[in-house]
Amino acid sequence: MNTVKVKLPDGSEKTLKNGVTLAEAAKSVGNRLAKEALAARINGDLVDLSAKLENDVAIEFLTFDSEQGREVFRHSSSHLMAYAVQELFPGTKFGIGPAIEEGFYYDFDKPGGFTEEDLNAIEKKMREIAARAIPFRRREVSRKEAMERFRSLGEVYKVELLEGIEGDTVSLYELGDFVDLCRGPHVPDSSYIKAFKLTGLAGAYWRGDERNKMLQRIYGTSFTKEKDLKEHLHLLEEARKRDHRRLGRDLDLFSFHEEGPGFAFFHPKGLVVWDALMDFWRKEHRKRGYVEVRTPIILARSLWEQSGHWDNYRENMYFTVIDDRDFAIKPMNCPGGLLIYKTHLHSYREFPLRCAEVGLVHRHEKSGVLHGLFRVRQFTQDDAHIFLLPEQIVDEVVGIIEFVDFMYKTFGFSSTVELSTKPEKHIGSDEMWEQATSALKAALARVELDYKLNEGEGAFYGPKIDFHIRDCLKRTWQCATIQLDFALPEKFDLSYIGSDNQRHRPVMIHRTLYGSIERFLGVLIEHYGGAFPTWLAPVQAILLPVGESHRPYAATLLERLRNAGVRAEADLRDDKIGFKIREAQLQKVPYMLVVGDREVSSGAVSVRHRQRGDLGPQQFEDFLASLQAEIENRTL
RNA sequence: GCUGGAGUAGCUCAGCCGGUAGAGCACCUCACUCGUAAUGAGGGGGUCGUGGGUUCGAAUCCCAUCUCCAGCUCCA
Repeated sequence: MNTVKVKLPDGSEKTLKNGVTLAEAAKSVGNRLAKEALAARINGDLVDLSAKLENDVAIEFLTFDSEQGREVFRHSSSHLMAYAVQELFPGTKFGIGPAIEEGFYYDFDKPGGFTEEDLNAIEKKMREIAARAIPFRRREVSRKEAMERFRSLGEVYKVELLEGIEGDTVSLYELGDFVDLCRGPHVPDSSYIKAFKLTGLAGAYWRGDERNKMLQRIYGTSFTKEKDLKEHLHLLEEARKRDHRRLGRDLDLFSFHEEGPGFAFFHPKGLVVWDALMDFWRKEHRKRGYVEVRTPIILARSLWEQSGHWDNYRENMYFTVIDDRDFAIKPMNCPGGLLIYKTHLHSYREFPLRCAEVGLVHRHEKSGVLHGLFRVRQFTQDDAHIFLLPEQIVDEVVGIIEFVDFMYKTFGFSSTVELSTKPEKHIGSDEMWEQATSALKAALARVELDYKLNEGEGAFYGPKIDFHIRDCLKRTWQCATIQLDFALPEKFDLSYIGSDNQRHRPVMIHRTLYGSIERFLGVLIEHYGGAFPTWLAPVQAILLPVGESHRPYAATLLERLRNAGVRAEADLRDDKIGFKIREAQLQKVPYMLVVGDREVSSGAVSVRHRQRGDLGPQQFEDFLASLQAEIENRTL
């Protein structure tokens, strides 16, 4: 055959000469595509543009606009960086260098590590290499040959990778003198990589295992256009301004101190938001038939031995001794809740028994993982333990998922869902795990939620469904969780009386909605950039008298606002109105109420909204009514 | 916990090679009585994270330690 037929994503077909490269094929489609294509997908497989066409195929060209196109581009960028490192620092050993969501990285083993200056030098070298338009060449060799080659170069990490690869042939990619074990594909040559920046330097364990040697990881990001790179860096800068640790201080919400690493101190304004969150939470729980309990923070060691925490969670727990007896500070609320359950004989008629607990727990997290309110050593869980019959599980889990969904919608959050299964360290039989996991899957299927499966990531007592929310820097944080537990009821010998008048073992669900109030508050701060919706705002309205003579009027309105349940303040200082507005704006107060002669004489307020600006005068009663409605409706 | 970086006034930061600490904002006082993002003047405030060491002398050099930041590992 002298020709091949290619089918394009838009359905059109083209007939091309047999043996043309994909780059040439792209050109036949259009100049623009030829310029923007980075790689291609043929019949579903990713290939280089230098690949030749020898059969009739369906082609999809990948550009930077697609996720896979970006991945190829960034992956090639990491090779470019590795080449620069090889040139500048001979003897450096190479780990892996993949593309990641916002860029790429490469792990290196270089004695002494890299410095910031090294990074600049590497970046400079990369520009040099990029300008030379060096082609990426693919070569397929036998696994054995590749092994010998990397072994002779002393590339121990590559050899280790090869040992783990199935199959007889592997592909190598050459970029100038830099050869890497790599599946590909890559962009045609180094000149494609125009706009890039090395963004970070950090240690990373080989293969992500802390028992392995720590390598030096260099992070970078790259784009096809300089403009996009600039925009990306600008967005990062903007995101940093939303950092809850910064806003927490600027808005006077909370603080951390050397005297209590990982323990948050909540300031008056932070506590107002906290209370608003919890008022909402309690109201919604009462509607759904929950009761609430509170259990002690310090409980005897024997309880934790019984629950399995002693064996499975000890390294995260704090201990103390009281009257020569060993106690533990609770890392979870469940064992205490179980003691309450056991104070009565329960009937199946009570089920599902929904028992909530806003519990303060302590966990000894490794020092390096602490992170503002997102990762602390003391936090408050909006926990609940639900006791129920096995046949009630799916309905109950569906109900909780809908509850989570309702709560998150109120805040304007979207979340992603993950299902985690049996971990290595666990209690309970395989059969229990199987039963519990399939129940969770059934519930997810019923609500038609897409989820990610995390094998072996469950809690030690049961599988779980987690809800993750993204922070300002796109890191995701687990908030809500639903955990099924057949094991603890067993360990604590829980029972209920069934309709047959016999004792039976109940099933237990652990669940949280906010997860940790501390974390959730942190996520909220970033989500709103500190500008809380009015129902959550520490100060909902502030009165700003223009001059001294308007203070009595402001004081009267302040009282009326407060009597109406509004969190209001008045700025009665001797300052210009512009100054007071600036301060209120910086504190992100939703409503600023300017009062001067005009307002005093007409019973009005001049309303300024923090985002919408000057809204003009309104009768005070009208303003109050609309403010109350906004708070009542939890308007975003 | 590990790798790298950083700790100077409430905040942001300056202080080169060692000579005994400074700015802006904030705070306090006074004057101004003001109409939608900063009125002016004056003043107070730091044992330079902590503990050792080197030195005639340490914010500065060395060691240890604590905390924070980025990442890894781990997790709500």
